[in-house]
Amino acid sequence: MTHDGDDVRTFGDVRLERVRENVWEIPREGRMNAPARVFASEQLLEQIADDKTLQQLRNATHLPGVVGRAICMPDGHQGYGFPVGGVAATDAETGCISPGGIGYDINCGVRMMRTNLTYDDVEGREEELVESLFANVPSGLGGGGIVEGDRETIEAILARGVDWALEHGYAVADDLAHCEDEGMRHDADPEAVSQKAKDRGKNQIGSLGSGNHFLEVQRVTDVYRPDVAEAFGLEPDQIVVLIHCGSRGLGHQICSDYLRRIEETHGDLLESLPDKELAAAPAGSALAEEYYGAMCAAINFAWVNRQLIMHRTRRVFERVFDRDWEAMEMELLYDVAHNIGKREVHEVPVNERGQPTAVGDAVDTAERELYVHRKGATRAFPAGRPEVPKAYRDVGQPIIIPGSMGAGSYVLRGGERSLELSFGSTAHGAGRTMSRTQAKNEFWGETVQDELRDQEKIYVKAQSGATVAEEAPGVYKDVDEVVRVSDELGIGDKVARTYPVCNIKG
DNA sequence: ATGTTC
Repeated sequence: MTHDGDDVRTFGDVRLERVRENVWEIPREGRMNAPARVFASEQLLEQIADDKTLQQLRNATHLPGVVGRAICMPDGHQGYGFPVGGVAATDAETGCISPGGIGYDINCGVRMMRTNLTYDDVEGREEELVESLFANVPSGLGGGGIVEGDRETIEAILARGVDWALEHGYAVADDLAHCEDEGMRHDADPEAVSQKAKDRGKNQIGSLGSGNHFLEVQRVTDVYRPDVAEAFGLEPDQIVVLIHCGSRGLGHQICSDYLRRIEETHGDLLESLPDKELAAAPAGSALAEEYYGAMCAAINFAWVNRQLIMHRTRRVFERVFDRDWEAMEMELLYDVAHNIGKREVHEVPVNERGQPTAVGDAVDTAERELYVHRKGATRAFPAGRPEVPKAYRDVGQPIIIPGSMGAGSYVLRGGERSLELSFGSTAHGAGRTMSRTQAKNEFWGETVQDELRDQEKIYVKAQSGATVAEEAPGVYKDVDEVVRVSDELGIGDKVARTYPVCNIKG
C-alpha cells in the first residue's frame, strides 16, 4: 500500500479515495458499471491490503445491471470471486444473479435465543453443559443430523422451511415470527435442487457442520441502548444461546451445480466479466429463475437446520437445569441470514429513461425490485420497514454479529442510514485475518482450549483440534472495531455485547 | 464453507 496524501490510498492496482471517516470509494473507470465503496477504518483497511478483497470488490461492479454502488463491509475479506462482506444489487429485470455473490454456504446465518437464566445459574456447571450440548447437537464434517430425512421430508423442508418444523413439533409459532422471512422463502423450488444435493442434505438435517460454525452459550456483558435492549428482551448478566451454521452439503452442492451450468450456458456474459468466479445468469433467463428457486430452497433448509439445533438445545437445558424450556423463557430473539440473494424493493438511482443505474449516471430515484446479493453481510432494516417483525418494528431489526470464541458477539439494530448507504445491510462477523492453513501453523487446538478455560473461563469442546486452531481468537479481526464502524456509519447500531461461556463446534 | 482436491 502507498499513501498518496491523506485522501488517496493505492493497494496494488486499486486506487481508493477517502470520502469521509470510514468511507472509501473506488471511482468508476474502464468497464466498471458503477463505483464501489469500502466501509472501513484505517485499521481495518490495513488488513485487506495484501489480499484480493479490493480487486474482487471492483470486479463485482462489472456485473451487468449493477445498481448504485458495490459495497464492502468493515469485516470484508477475500472470497470466491466476490468479497466475503460484499453487497451488490442488480436490477431484477435487466441485471443478473451471481452464485459467487451469495456464496457456497447458502443461508449461512445466525440465531440468538434468550433465556431468563443469569450467569450465576451457569457458573460452575459449564463442563456439564458443554458436554451435554456436545453429546446432543450433531457437529463436524459429514453426515448425522437430528432428523433422518426421507424423500418426502426433504422436499417439504426445501419448500416450506420452518413451517415444516412447526407442523412436526420442532418449533412454536413465535419461532417463525422471529425469523427473517418468517423462516420460509415462498420462491423456493425443490424441483430445481439436484438429487445429489438432496442426498447430501437428507442426513444433515439439524447439524452444525465444521469450520467457523458453532453453538455458544453466552452472557450479556454490556448494554449500549437500554430502550432497544428492552424491546429485544436483553439485560446484563443474562444467558443467551447463539447458533451459527448454514445449509451444509446441500447448499454447497447447489452452488457447485449452478456455477457449472451458468458457466456452460452463459459464456457470453462470462466473457464480459474480469473473473470466471463471478459467473452470472442474466435476469429473466431460465437459469436465473431455476438458481433463484434452488437457492431459496437451500435457505429454507438452513433455517430448519438452525431451528432443529435450537429445539435440541432447549431439551438439553431442560435436562441440565431441570425445568421446562418455557419456564426458562428460551425464546428466539431473531434469526438472520448472512449469505443470501433476495428480490427486494429499494429506492435506487435511475437515469432519464427511469432505468436503475450507477450513482453517477442518475437524474432521479425510484422504487425498483432488485436482486440484492449479501455475501457475508446481514440485512439491517431500520424501524418502520414492514419486513421487521411486529415486536421490533418500532426500534429496528435485530442484527446478530458473531465474534470469535474468545471475543464474544454483538446484537445491533438496523440503522437509519442502512437503506441509503448499503441496501439495508451491515457486517456479519469479525472477518478472518489469515488462512486456515496459516492458522494451523500458528496455533495448536489443545493449547487454545486450555488458555481459554484457564484464563477466560470459556469452555470449548470440538470434534477436531485442527478446527479449534483454525478458529483461534487470534485469526479474527477485532469485532469491536467492525461494530464501531457499523455504528458510526448508522447502518447497524450497537445494542448489546455478549461474552462466551461454553462453545461447541465441529 | 465443503463427503476438507473436479
